[in-house]
Amino acid sequence: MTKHKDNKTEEQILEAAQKIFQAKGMDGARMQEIADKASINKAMLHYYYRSKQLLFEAVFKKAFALLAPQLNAILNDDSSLEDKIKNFTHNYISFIIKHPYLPNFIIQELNRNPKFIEKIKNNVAFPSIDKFKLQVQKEVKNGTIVSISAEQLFINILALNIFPFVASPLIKAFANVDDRTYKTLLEARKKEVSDFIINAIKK
Amino acid sequence: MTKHKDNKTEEQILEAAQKIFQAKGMDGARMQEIADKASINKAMLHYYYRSKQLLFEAVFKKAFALLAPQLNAILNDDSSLEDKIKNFTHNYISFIIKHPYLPNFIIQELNRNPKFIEKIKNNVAFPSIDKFKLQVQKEVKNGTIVSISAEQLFINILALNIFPFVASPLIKAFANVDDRTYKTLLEARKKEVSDFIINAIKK
DNA sequence: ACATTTGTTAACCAAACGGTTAAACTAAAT
DNA sequence: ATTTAGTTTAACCGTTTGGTTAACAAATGT
Repeated sequence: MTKHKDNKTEEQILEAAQKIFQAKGMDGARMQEIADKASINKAMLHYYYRSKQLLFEAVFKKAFALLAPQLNAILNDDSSLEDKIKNFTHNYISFIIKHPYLPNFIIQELNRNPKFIEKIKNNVAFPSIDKFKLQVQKEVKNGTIVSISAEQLFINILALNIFPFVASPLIKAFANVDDRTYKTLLEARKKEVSDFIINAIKK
Repeated sequence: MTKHKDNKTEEQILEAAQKIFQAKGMDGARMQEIADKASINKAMLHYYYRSKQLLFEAVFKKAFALLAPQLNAILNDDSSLEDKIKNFTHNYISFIIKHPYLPNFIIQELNRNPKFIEKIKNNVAFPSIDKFKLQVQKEVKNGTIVSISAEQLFINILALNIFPFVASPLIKAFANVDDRTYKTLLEARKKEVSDFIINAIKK
């Protein structure tokens, strides 16, 4: 990607930056802390990524490129709506359990700078809702599901899948569950959520 | 609350701090910026609130105290489950449309410092899930709703109501809707969400 | 009227910050 | 062996940051 021949250090930096940025956000992260975590001199961060902003953007793009294809599964897959919902919720929740910081990081930083999404659109494969829309409209017309707009259904699917990871401290406090119990709850959601959605839209 | 007699300045500071903290978070906010927005000298911030941390905590507690009673409506109200869900989604979405920064701010900062919730529990009236749990269990036993745990239902209700406000930049991008259309979608959710939930749990 | 407390200001401070520099090191190319 | 280009380091720099200070103004109490 750049003029550099040996990208070992470059990758070390990106990995460390990922951890720090995802834990503390752009504003809370410190270049020195990233350098420490990568076990290299702070000047190297600037040597490879020029500025904090550019390093951050590299991390963000990588994270987004990991998340976007997941959403593509619900928007552009060829299977039936019911199968889609089942597969998506199961796969997505499994995926996020492995990357629990990801959705919160992306949502947080997009809220901090909403214009940032434009920059991403040009760099990362960006799914469109069009195909999903046709599918939902068809099923509504056929009478196999209740009347609902594709956008609302899409929001509901995302909400039920993502929110428990984004708001975990809040939910833990209100639902009065400890970390271990919460993990069990999340595991159960792989099935619970698809049942819930399918029940909600089935006639 | 404190030794200060004239609380006009104190309130001006809190209002300004609220706006800045909710827009930029603890790490992104600058004391000088808060002072500017409050049209007062920066030293006054420290005179009234001693430190950035304490000013932030005052803002956070105030925000949390605004949100908590809303959740209390679903956890401790006496009405039937169906009425509760209808009323809550309608009232909650109306409430958040007026305070769109609130849920994101609270979720954000709780993720930044999860231990913070303990401090809050001692200061703000904190609803418990117990009553709601009994109600759900009873309705499951009676066969009026499908088998679902109170915790999962609670998470689902929160997710469907709150997520669209927290993740709006992400949803707008993927669902390909502009700001005005999104507002319309949110308005429609006052009814859409309760229909969706009730459909999902009805037998 | 005067003294004391409370409120406000501009100037200041040390620490932390992102970023730069210049010199040293490494290793392949000539 | 010497040049050359890429890599790494410690020391440094200007700015910004949260926070302090000391002098001053406005109330308040006696």
